[in-house]
Amino acid sequence: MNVTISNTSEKPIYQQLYEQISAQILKGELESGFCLPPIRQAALELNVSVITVKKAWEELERSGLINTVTGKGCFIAEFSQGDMLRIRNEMVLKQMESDTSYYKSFGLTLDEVIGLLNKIY
Amino acid sequence: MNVTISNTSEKPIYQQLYEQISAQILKGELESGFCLPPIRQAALELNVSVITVKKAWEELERSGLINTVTGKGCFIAEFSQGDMLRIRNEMVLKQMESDTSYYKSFGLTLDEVIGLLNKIY
DNA sequence: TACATTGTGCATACACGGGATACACAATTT
DNA sequence: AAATTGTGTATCCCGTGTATGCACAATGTA
Repeated sequence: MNVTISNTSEKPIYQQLYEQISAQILKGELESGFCLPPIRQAALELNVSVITVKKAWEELERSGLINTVTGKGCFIAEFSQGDMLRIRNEMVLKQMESDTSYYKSFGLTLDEVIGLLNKIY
Repeated sequence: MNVTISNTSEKPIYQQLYEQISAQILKGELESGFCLPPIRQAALELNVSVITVKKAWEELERSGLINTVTGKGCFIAEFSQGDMLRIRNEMVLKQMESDTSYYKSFGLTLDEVIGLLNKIY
């Protein structure tokens, strides 16, 4: 499992976990059918509580990205390449709409936003 | 005072207030030296508590956007046009850096981000 | 001075993130 | 079958931060 969590971040730990794992799934870095590490082991690796990992896994389940089977583990769901792209764009767009409303509130034009993006991306 | 607050938003009310007022100041919609409404009146208008308004005003004070005088009121600070532009870009850039790290985690390229922006902005 | 208006400080109620512990279910071993 | 091990689940608790109401201090005005 390749995840980095920040205790100083303003985002809750379970959300950091959810975002990073879902990104890895949708980038194809985690194969369909692959089993995520048991929540105890993940919790130990990351130095967080079992509950925190469980919460992140629950979010993944709710988004349809994994299938949880009690007593066996949590498995990456089956996706076509197209599905992954579609879901990825949905998730990014949802976030982007919220982001842009903030930029708009400061009166920034599309060109200004793109200009700033070119500097920092 | 022209502010809209959402009780269903994930952002705290005082932050919504802070963001909207600071945006208005930096767009030049609120003149330097102008006095913000008293916190009680603002609280009444927005149907929130006095404390909540005070917190937002405190953030504005901390950012140097207003000057608070006990017993008198809160006054928009003096800015040059250049100052306003500089502060505005600082605030937007800070937010944008956080936003883009999310896009990057999904493996999006700059071109892809700009493409999506063109659709929704 | 007396009073109204302004911002400020303190104590409380509530929601949420995070953790420790005990429990329930499934697979494996005996 | 029964015991053991590994898995996810549920309950309870605590700390932090949001939001509130009420009482206090500072300022301005009649």
